[in-house]
Amino acid sequence: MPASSETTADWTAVENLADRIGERATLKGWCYNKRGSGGIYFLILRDGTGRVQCIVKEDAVDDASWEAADGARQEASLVVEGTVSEDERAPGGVEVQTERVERVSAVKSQYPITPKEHGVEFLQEHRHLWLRSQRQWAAMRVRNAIQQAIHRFFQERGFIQCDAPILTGNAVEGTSTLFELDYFEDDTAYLTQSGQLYGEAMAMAHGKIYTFGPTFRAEKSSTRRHLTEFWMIEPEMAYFDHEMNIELAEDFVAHVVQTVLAECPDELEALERDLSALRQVEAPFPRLSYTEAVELLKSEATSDLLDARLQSLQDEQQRLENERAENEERRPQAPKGEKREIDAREIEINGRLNEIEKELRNLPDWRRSAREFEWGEDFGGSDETVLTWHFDRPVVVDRFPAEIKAFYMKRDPDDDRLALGMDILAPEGYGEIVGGGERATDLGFLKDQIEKHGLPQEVFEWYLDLRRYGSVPHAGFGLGLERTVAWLCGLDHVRETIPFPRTIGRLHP
RNA sequence: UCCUCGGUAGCUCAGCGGCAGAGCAUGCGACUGUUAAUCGCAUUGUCGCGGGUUCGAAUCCCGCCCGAGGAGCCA
Repeated sequence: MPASSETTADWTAVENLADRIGERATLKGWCYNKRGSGGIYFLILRDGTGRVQCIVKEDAVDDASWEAADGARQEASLVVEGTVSEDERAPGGVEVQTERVERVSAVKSQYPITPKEHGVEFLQEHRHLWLRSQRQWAAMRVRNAIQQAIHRFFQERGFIQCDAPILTGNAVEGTSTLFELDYFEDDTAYLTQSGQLYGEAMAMAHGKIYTFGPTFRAEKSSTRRHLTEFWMIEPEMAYFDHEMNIELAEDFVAHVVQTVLAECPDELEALERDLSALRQVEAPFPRLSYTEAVELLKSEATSDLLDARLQSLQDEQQRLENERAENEERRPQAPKGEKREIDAREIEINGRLNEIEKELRNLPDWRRSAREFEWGEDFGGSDETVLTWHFDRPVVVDRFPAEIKAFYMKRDPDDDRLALGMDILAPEGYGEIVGGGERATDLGFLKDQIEKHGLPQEVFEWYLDLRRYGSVPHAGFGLGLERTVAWLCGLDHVRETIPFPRTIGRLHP
């Protein structure tokens, strides 16, 4: 992100230090880590905008400052005053020659999250503290940049932000995945699973709108792609057809990616994101019809791709096992420091081997799912992943069988079995990030569909009114924020893309 | 709901029928430029819970609880 304005006149943000070489500065933050050697301490201070190394020398500060530095444990809150200097030896090239250290508050007991590895369960239980860690910090900053890019993209194109209600009486896709509330006397209320229907109403009022709000799904899904509470952006445009909708979605996704690349280089580096994959994300994207996608999935090319994947996983497995055996032999004679490195490496190797084993177990199922796929089914998670392996950027898949899509989808005029829906699949296995399409406008057709889907027509009367009073062609789509953040950050689980994730088994913290 | 893997020190893990272990963290000591600093010494346990097999169970068997990610469903 670009340097923020000075937060106040009283102190300086770490992210602005590079512009203040040679000047005195006061920093307010927390002790991230500390190294020492005799009469010198290296305090790594973080303040929410970045991290900087502060050099505290015993003979350069007063006794109280030395004591504060000496007693500072991880996450102690500190105010540091000193002169900003450039130094090759400092991480980031800038450091502070400290003249005064003031302890704001001590750490009462040992801070639970060390700079070492931790397990998922432990980190989830300490999410309120985990957020302070470097990678989590970076991911939240990318999330913020994405949110800003989304607003700018739509605002610059004349869209109005119009938010849909969170409490709704409309069950759009059946009630099984909805959270129910019994507060309203005559009716069951639900937490929304999509703002889409309301978006259509608001598009008829403003032309082009987008909603940006939380969404709730009571699915029993416990995977790296699922949250029970997540955020969705849903633009809806009057007088847009299927083709215009796809083009907008492509431009939109490309814009978000390019904006993050331009604005978050430091964050992406902290996340060790491979940027080359993101740089290629420019519109237009490869396009496949559902029928073509099914053919590709069952093709020889997919089978070869899976073979190659299997081979490379097995090779990696062999390499790691060899390395582990070598280390084990070396360990007894190794000096202590090296021993520690070997132990750390072993944990790394075991973790990776675990992942490889998991994927090797899954691959046969994935292969079967791809080979035995029948036209008319919906793609599973693995099918989407396998499809995206064929391309180096997001893929658009459109014209799905109407039966697997929602009741409000317009039919393909060229083939009545198909709906004018489209999905955009993110590369690298991040799954469906966009889903949308052109909406049906024919009143009779919609009434028919509502009945066929077993939905109660009374609660959709207001929606049908949109077709009774000046109905026009219109289209829209939804983008899942967390999956987009996960993709751009290269995170392997959506739970790290939102400050306090709500998953199937987790309500706290 | 089903399938697979896991639960051992504050944390990350090894041990997989025979004395409960390592690294980190923590405490004390050494070191004036460290980069997850290093070096020396020290402290640390309901081996998830319940039952069974056995001379002997962290280890084998059965049941349960909790976690992970895959199927289904979905953004």
